Amino acid sequence: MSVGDTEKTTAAPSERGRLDKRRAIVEAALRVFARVGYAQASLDMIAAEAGVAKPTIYNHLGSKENLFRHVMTETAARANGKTLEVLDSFPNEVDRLRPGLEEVAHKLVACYCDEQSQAVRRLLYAEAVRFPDLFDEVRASGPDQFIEALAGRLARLANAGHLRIEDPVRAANQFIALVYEELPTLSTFGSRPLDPKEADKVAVAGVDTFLRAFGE
Amino acid sequence: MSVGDTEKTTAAPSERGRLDKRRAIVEAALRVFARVGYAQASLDMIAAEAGVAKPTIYNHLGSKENLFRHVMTETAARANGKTLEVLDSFPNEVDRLRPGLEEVAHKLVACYCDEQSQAVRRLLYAEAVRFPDLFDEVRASGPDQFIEALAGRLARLANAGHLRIEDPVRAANQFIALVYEELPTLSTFGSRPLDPKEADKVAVAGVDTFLRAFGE
DNA sequence: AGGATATTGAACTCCTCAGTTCATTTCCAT
DNA sequence: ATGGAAATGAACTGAGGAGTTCAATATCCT
Repeated sequence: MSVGDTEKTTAAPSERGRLDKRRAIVEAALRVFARVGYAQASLDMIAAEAGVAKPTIYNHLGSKENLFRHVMTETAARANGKTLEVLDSFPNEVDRLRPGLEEVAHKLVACYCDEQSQAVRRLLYAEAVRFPDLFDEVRASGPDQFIEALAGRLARLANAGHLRIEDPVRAANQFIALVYEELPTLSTFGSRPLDPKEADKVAVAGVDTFLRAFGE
Repeated sequence: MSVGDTEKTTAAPSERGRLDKRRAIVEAALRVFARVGYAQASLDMIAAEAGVAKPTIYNHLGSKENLFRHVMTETAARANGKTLEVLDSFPNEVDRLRPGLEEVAHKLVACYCDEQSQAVRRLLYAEAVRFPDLFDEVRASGPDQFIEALAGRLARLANAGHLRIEDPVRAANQFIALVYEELPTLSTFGSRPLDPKEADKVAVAGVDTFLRAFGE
């Protein structure tokens, strides 16, 4: 949908909202949730961070659980959208294959390391026990779609004889596994800021290995 | 024959003695933490699950936080040890290279999918904000050591001319990235049981891609 | 058996926090 | 300026849970 525009996002039952308090609340909530986690975040904290009174939160978003759901789905949708957009620069020309893939890898790493993206991912994993449906929803609308789209791009290149790929979906998964490499599993998982320069080196090496396996 | 032959807990017989209560507590705590998460787990739950009175937990382990730390470090040490042992079956003979790597991959996937291993990993990520030191400790004693050991094995093979590897540590990271593939990042992260058969197929494909890139 | 030690259950204290209420104040449109 | 919707702050309720106390009881060792 529209990105970065003055919108209410969901069809709020009542347009009662002086200024964009609602947006301030959601943004502040994301920061607080990211900082201390769901259970440790109190509505007083969030109200203070948003510069808003506690009842205002309830006026707009009903409950802590509802607030969390909105924060997660809205932030995830934005992050997923940006990640999907990366594929717009996917290389179609064979002579630009390696630099093109490297550019894609670079952008993907940037999306991955984005502060909000990391925050929402960490919270999603952390609260997967409490909100399993949220996890599924975000995954279906994000990574699953992305893998499909990437597989399509790879298949086109393979079909044109530029890559040796039998199973495009598997190759797509392996591509992102190589590019992200140990970012998700072995890193501090967003609790510590990632060094984008280091991550970029890993990504370029991942593209190299991918091309060694599937290239030409 | 005391009154109330049907005791409260199903598994634990009324071993009123000071048997290995401590072990029972730690094991029960892992189950409860894994089931509902740290914040949602109450000491009453854990006491009931362990078939033990609440003060007994405090006698042995002091506080909820301390209990969690013990559960995590003990369980992680066990899981990490098993994972390291996998490298004992790492192939040295070149004629058994592919099946040897596949066997290693298979065992690694099995370690990864182990119930306790998944539980401790999920909890570690979930509570990384509250217990960052725990995260670092387990990582240093587990994955970091494992990558180093695997890199050494790969370097030996490369040195003998059986693999074309420039950076063994990077190759090691890419090996496990390919073998685990989307298990960690895109899966439900242990909130849902993983199908080992499906995971095995992914692992074999990962070995295949690894050998396409580095083989001969 | 008998003393030392561990365990138990139950009640209790103290604290945090979600969610609510309400009287008061601020903001905007007309 | 004024009426009305929205926002505020402060106080309150109620639930849930950590951690403690203690007298009664069970187990172990000798």
